[in-house]
Amino acid sequence: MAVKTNELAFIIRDHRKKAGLTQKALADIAGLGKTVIFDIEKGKDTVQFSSLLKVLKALNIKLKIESRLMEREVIINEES
Amino acid sequence: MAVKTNELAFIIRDHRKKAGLTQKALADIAGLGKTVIFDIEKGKDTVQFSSLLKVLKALNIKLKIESRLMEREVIINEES
DNA sequence: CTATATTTACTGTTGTAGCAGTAATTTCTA
DNA sequence: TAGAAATTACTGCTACAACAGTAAATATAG
Repeated sequence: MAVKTNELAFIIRDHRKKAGLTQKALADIAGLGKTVIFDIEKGKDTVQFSSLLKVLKALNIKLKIESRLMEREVIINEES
Repeated sequence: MAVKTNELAFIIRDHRKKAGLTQKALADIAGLGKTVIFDIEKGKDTVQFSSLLKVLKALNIKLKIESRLMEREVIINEES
């Protein structure tokens, strides 16, 4: 089951709300079906990584990775 | 196509190498098929988010998100 | 309170991710 | 350099993510 996707789900929903978007509107912007937005906000972690990236991009949320082996954290979904 | 998955792919490969793991070994640890590791390292962004999370966890790589709407960045794949 | 918009939920269909198996190629090492 | 190990590549097959459509439930607004 989800690792901690619930929190990500909540954040995405929160960002969408604050952007004044409906699930359908966000889906359209991200170029996805409404079901995917619904699933993501429900915490489903079996969505495709690319779908998640599209949503994060549409909401201007940065995705970064960090580890002890790297000096600095790296942004995955660089701004377009 | 990929957003900037190439960099993520490289980092994952680098971490795997430094951990002294073969693709198959990492796949086993993550509970995935070898093909997925290969695909991820090839920069394929159509892998499932859950698969990516498993790999990141196996390599101790933290995934975080950040946005202007949040005070602090949030770690998605909290340590088990 | 009522009408409207939004979200949740459920469908069947379609495309494809994930898989093991295998083979070819490349890299490592002795 | 030769042999072994690892990686890349390709194959069907199977399971299920993604989808639109629809309907029900919930929330919002007038």
